[in-house]
Amino acid sequence: MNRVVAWFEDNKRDLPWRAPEAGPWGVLVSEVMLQQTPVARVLRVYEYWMARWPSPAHLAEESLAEVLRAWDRMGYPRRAKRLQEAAHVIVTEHGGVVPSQLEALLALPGVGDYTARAIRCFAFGIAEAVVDTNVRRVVARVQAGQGEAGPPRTVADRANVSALLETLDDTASQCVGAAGLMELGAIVCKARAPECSSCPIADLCQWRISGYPPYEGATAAKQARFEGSDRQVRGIILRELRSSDTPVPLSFLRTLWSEQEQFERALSSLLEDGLIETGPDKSAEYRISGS
DNA sequence: GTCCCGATGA
DNA sequence: TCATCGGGAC
Repeated sequence: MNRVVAWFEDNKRDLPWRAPEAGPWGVLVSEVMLQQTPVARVLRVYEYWMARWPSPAHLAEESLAEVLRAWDRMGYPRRAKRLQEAAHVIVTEHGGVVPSQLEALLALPGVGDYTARAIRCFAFGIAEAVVDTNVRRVVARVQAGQGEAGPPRTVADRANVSALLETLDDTASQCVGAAGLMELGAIVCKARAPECSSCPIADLCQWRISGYPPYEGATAAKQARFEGSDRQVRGIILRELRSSDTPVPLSFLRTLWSEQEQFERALSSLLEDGLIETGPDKSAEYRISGS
C-alpha cells in the first residue's frame, strides 16, 4: 500500500474537489455528481454549482427549477433534487455545516454507504474503507486473481479494504491510500484495457501473475439498452421542460415521442419523482418543478 | 451495440 | 436481492 500512496501522490489528477478550498460541501457536491457520471462531464457543472451555491444554505434557498436546470444533462436528475434536500437537512439539522458523523451523513438524502465514507475520508481526514466499484475491481484482481469483482458484498468488501489500509501507519496516509485505490482503478486498473505497465503494484497482482484468466464468477445482469428506454423518454421530456420558461402543453410534449403508452409512463414517473409538475392549466400543461 | 456508475425502495 | 434511474465514451 505504500507504493499505492506514493503512486497517487505522483499521478493523481488535479481535480477541483481535491483542492483544500473545496471543503466538505465541495466534496459532497462532487461525490453526488460523480455517483453515476464520469469526471469529464462533471467538471463543468461542478464549477458552476460551486460558484453559484458555495454553501448548503445557498443551495437550500434556491428554487428546485433552477437546481434542475443547473444539473443540465448529467443524468439521473433525482440526484439533484436529493442534493438540495440534503442541503435543507444540513441547514435545519446541522447549522448549515456538513456533518462528519457517519450516521448523520447516511441520513442525508442521496447519501449512501459509499458517499458517506468518501466524505469522511476526503473532506474530514477520517480513515474509512471507501469502496466503490473501482476499488472492488482492483482488490479482485490484485488479491483474488479475478478479472472482475462479482456481486457486491458490502461488509466483506469493506473489511478487505480496511485490512489493506491498516498496513499504513497513520490516518492521513490511510485516507490517501483510500483515494489511491480508487484512482488506480479509475485510470490504470480499468475495467477494459487495464494498463499494467503503469501499475505500481503489478508485481503483486495475482490476476496478472496467473496470466489474466477470464472471469468465471457470477456475471452481472446485462445493462438494458438506452435507446428506446423509459430513461431516454424521461430525458427528452425533462430536457424540453428545462429549456422552457413557461409551462409546455401536453399536446406538444406528446409529439416528442411516438409511443404513447411509454410516453405516459415516463411522464408519470417524472411526476412521481417530483421533477415535473402540472402548470396553472391542470393536466394540460407541464413545467419543471419549482418554477 | 456495450459499458460505466451509487442510492433507493419494492 | 433486484430493478430502476441517463447520457456519453468507446
